Amino acid sequence: MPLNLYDTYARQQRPFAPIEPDKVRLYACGPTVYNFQHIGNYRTYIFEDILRRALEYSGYDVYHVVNITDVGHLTSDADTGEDKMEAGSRRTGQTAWEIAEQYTADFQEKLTWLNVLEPHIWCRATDHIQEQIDAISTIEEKGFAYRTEDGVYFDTSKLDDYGHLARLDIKGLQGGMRVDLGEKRRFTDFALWKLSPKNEQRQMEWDSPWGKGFPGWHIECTAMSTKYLGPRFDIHCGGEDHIPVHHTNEIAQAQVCYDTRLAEFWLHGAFLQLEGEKMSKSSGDFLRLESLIEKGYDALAYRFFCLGARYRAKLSFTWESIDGAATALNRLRAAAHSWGDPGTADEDYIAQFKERVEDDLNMPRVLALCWDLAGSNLPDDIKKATLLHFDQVMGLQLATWQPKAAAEIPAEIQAMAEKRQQARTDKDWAVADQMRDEITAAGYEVEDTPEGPRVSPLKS
RNA sequence: GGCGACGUGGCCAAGUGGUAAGGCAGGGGCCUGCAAAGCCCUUAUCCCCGGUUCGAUUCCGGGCGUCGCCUCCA
Repeated sequence: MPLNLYDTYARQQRPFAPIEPDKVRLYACGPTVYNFQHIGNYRTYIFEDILRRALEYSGYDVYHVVNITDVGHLTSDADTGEDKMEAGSRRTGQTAWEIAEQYTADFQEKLTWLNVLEPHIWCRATDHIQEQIDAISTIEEKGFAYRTEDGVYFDTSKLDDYGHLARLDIKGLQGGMRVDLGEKRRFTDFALWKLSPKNEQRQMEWDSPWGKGFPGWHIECTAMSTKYLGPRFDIHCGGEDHIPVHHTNEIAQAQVCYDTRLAEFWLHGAFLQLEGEKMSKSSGDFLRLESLIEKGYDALAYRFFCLGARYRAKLSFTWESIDGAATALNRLRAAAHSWGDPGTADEDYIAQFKERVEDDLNMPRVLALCWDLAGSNLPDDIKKATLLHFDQVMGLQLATWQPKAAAEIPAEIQAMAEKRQQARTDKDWAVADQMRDEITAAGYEVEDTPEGPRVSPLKS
């Protein structure tokens, strides 16, 4: 059975088949690096990682490209907004280039924490200015662009099916328009190249046939994705917020430049809701991965949490739910660890696993299968091998997880634990219980296992 | 105002035209010196009202509610 994926363009789930046999060319929209990413952003990268792993699991040779948007973009196409990179620069005293570098590095580091596989190509918008200028030139030569006082714009009225991806109702959108058109002819028109303000020296600006300035946001993805993957590739994905504007515009540009709709499949990850509401980066108040780590959750617990919902459904983050995910993951880890070395994976479970993955990456049902497997009466070595087989797609690093080593426990705590054990041997329960209270007070817990007492740091 | 999505037990969340996976939390039990861990058992009139149907949580209509997009945004 093939892998079935929900294609936003077709608005339906359909069997995936690559353009070129055995090869999948995948492009995922990366972050704008003017600030830290929040956990909602990472939900999307986790979804894309599951997608990539599922493709590789299905036997495809995946070529994965992710962009880094390091050009400052205005907060509004009407040229009334503030440039994010320049604003960040003013806020921190760093140059726009330093800011981009810092947040890019932070983003990439966090992905490793989440066990997200690194793309084969990272591409920065600022490293591909010429490609973008070339694409804009093509669009202009073909008559789909016009110039205004402040830049070059894409003329969306020239494309009959503009907005098909998002099923845009142009007239309806116009009614609720919240921004000034400026010199744009149509409200859906968007900037291809923005000219630098007349009497202002921008930190990031380049020469172009239209004057000194910088590229519009949408052109970078069209220019870079086609550079690395060709004018028509297999899958393009990103957050669901990209459907109405960013991806719609990428497609418009590709239609003009290459007469393609860029990708065969368009996949979109749904938002993480924070206590019922969307997490907003621009409002400045958002939950970072560090915040979770500081509270004692590990990054993979967040990954596990994300696996609990389908990628196309919004997911509500509550402390109670992340707590549940952390507990569940630890139990799964402990169980897997207790199973010892892997033997041969169970074919029956593998078949069920494949079916669930192929059902548009149904990870909640994969997790359910994990618990079913754990509770089954299969031999431990088979359970272990089967779970590790699942983990090729889940990416929870279950093969390498180890319980906290005793070596990490301070000597004084160890001594207290030994004193307690002596009391237990002497059946002096009062002293034993007192020692445990003291150990607990010191931030550790002691558990009596079949192999003897085990001391570990108290959770959170 | 326009467009769209969603509303499943305390929390998160699958799923289906034939009376609802899983995890977490809660309750009961086994085990334990006591605990913890583990194991077993256990908790839902699927937002409301109509309609279609032999039968709807699942399809249709209406209502209420929540959320998203229409501005940068994963």
